[in-house]
Amino acid sequence: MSNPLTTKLTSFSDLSAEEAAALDAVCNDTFTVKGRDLIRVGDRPEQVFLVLNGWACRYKDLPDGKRQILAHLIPGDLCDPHIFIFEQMDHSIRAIGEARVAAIPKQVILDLTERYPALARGLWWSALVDEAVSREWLVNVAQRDSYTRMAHLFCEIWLRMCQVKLTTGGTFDLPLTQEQLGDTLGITPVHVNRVLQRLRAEGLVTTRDRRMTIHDVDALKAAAEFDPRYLHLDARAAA
Amino acid sequence: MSNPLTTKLTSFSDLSAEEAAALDAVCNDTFTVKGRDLIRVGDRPEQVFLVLNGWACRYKDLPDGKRQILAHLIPGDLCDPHIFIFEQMDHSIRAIGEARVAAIPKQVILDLTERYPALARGLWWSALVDEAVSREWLVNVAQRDSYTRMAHLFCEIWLRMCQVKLTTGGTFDLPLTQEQLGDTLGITPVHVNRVLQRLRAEGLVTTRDRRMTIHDVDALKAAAEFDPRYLHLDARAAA
DNA sequence: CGACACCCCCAACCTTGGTTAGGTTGGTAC
DNA sequence: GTACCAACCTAACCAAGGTTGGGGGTGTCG
Repeated sequence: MSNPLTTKLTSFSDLSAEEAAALDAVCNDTFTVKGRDLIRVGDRPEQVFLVLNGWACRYKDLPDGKRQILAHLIPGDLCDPHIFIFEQMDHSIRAIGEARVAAIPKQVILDLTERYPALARGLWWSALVDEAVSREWLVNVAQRDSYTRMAHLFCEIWLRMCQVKLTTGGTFDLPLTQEQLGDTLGITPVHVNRVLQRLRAEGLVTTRDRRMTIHDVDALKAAAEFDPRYLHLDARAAA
Repeated sequence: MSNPLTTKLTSFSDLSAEEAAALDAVCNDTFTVKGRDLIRVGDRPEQVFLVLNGWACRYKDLPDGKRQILAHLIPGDLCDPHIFIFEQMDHSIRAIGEARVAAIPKQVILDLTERYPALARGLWWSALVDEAVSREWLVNVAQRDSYTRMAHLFCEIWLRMCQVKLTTGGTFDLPLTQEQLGDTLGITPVHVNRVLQRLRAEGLVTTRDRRMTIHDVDALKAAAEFDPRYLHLDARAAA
């Protein structure tokens, strides 16, 4: 089984066989979770989690019961190597549906990045992309209406899934419920349903069995006012 | 003139006289800007800017003319030391009103952090807090109504200004126009005005001459459902 | 087998905040 | 002084999205 993190980093720069092997070796301690918290607010984790299969998300709960999803973690995503400085987490991380996850001790990450500068650089790049995505989410929620907003999210997920080679045709896993979509976009589940109906009626997407198909990526991008530069996918080309 | 970055880092951990001096020495190349871009989308900056006086902001412009402010940079804030990996900026940074800024070459930062691990750690912490703030902004915009949202922003600014010792009584500089407040919170200037009227009518804040006074911090926090943990101000206490 | 959960779907109504179109004030340039 | 501009303020109207309260299908556990 190939490591999705290796796949992702390769889209940034080539890895030597040794580096790829080192990344694989690090994932020997894996386990499966289903819709449970991996890390909770207030924890001080001593390890880093890498998503191998399925999805997870960062989220915050509010006192009145509302919830905001801060990021989706798809295969190849690391929940982050830099947390060690804080006394405690200010948000939680939980699996969405069933997910296979590797737990990597803090020290292993430190050794790895010290020994392989190319890996260190790749992880840096990946962390910076995560930040850029988070900035774009703020723009998305603050400035775009719910239709454009949802289309934008789907474009982003599409490209990120492409990056780890988890699309076939226009189809990919999308294990989110409509409620979780709402918690991502800052709208109610009822309204998620309305908007999804419209995207389907316009022939842009279909959903079925927790999988989504995008029928015309360019049309969806146009509906989303989508500009992919923030994903910094072109690192290779430009370098 | 004392360096606001030193003040900020001291709230995280003590700095030796030598470290503080090294930080000061780095700020010899300073200049003043007024409402102009420091960094534009597409740039690849070779230096880092440190705000000494006044404010700046990160922002993104949208094709339809909308603008979203992604972060406020107040004195002591660095616009970030990690940008070197990307080919180009995905957002812009501009001064708000008149600001005094130091330009620090990439290499100087690298030398500094290599030589003084305590500084490296402090800058790390500061960058992580910036990320945490950005996450909270997402929650704020996505989940809270405009009244709570604005109150929340003011609480945050208040605490951050306290951290760099730029408050006197309940008063501090707030050089934002109502339009810029709107671009921060994702609401129109008209609605900013409405909400501000209400906050004033309730005796929570007053504004005058680009300065804001908070009359009852606890009451404002209550109105904002404000939980300061995400600012990680307690690093010293807990460590 | 029924009971229960969970998720998707739908319609009627209401509220928050957007839109449009002004008016006022204070600073600065001529 | 007057002209101009930026920022602030206000009111009337409107629309996107929230709220409430449903209905229906499917999987699973006792």
